[in-house]
Amino acid sequence: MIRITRLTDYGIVLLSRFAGAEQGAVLSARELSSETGVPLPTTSKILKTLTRAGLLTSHRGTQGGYSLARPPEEVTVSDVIGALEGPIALTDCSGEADGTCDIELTCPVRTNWQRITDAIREALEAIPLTEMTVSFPFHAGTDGDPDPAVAPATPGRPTTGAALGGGGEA
Amino acid sequence: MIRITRLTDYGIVLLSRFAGAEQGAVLSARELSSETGVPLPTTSKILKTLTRAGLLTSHRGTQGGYSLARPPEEVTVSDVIGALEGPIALTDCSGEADGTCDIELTCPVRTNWQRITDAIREALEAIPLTEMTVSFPFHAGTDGDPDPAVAPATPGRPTTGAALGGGGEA
DNA sequence: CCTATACAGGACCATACAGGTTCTGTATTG
DNA sequence: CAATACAGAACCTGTATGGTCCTGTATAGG
Repeated sequence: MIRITRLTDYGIVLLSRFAGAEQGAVLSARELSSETGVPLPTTSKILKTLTRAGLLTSHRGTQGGYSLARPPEEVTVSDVIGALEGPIALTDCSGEADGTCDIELTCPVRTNWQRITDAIREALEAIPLTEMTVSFPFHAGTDGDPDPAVAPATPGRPTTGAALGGGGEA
Repeated sequence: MIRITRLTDYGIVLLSRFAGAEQGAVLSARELSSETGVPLPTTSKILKTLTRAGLLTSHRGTQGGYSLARPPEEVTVSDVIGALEGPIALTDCSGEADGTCDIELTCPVRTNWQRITDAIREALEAIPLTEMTVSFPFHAGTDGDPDPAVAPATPGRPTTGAALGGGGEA
């Protein structure tokens, strides 16, 4: 339902941990797992994938672990999604693959999906990791108040919302 | 991978058929199926769901079929997605459901996902059915040229792209 | 030199869900 | 009364996400 996979979600959480630590810090899979609550094997899998994608650098041996390959400001949400689940495409036909869709020839809405997809892609590319790290105070989770933590938050950087919403707020 | 389901894709194609026909036209599942290439049972299933969601009105008996419940300008892409696959939510925690995510309490990026999701939601709400109907000329599909039909299109209404991209284009 | 640590890279399994079909029922037209 | 067409539910199946495990290999430290 227009959703990212949980692996990606976890991936961003893990990476934001690096963004929160000091520049160049080396964190092991074990540490990250216990700190975030993500199961160790899964954590390991995600970190390995991110390393292969060039977002992290690995260090073997005792005292080994992972460190960011680039400064956190240069890693975007789009990068993480791309690394963990391939290129962003809302529909089969909005990616680079042609001919995947049966009705491609008679489809009147194809081009529009591509435009929408491109727009979302660009928007996600505009959100760096540092932007996701901003910790708002949030309620205890007993689903008491739906909004309070969401809407009024926006301390000083509405960048994230602005990138997508534009003047919208419709 | 941030994608909508094929059912939703088909749903929009089917609905755009109504938008193309004259106001209040009654089209049967059989007609729509043969015109769009979407298998009949699937077409039927989608139309039934859309009817239940209040987007279409059904007419039984001989000469029966479906007609739009609202003028096409008032039906948005977001409506269709909502009808066919529930509320838009990139992550478990960006919807209304709380407690679905194991690491919710320690998750530093939750609020941000909600902002991003809201933004995408609003963007999709801004795209009416009539906007998707605009038929661009497109190539024959033998995956010869990847772009030509895509980029230069944009005849006179960049509304779709503008709604999301804002001033970005980053 | 030897051992423990920690990443590398697979293979592997299980559950869930999307995609699609079929069947029975009901209403409307002629 | 018969044919058409929607209503709705049950059902099947292929795929892929989410997650585990196992075998290597490199590094640090005793």
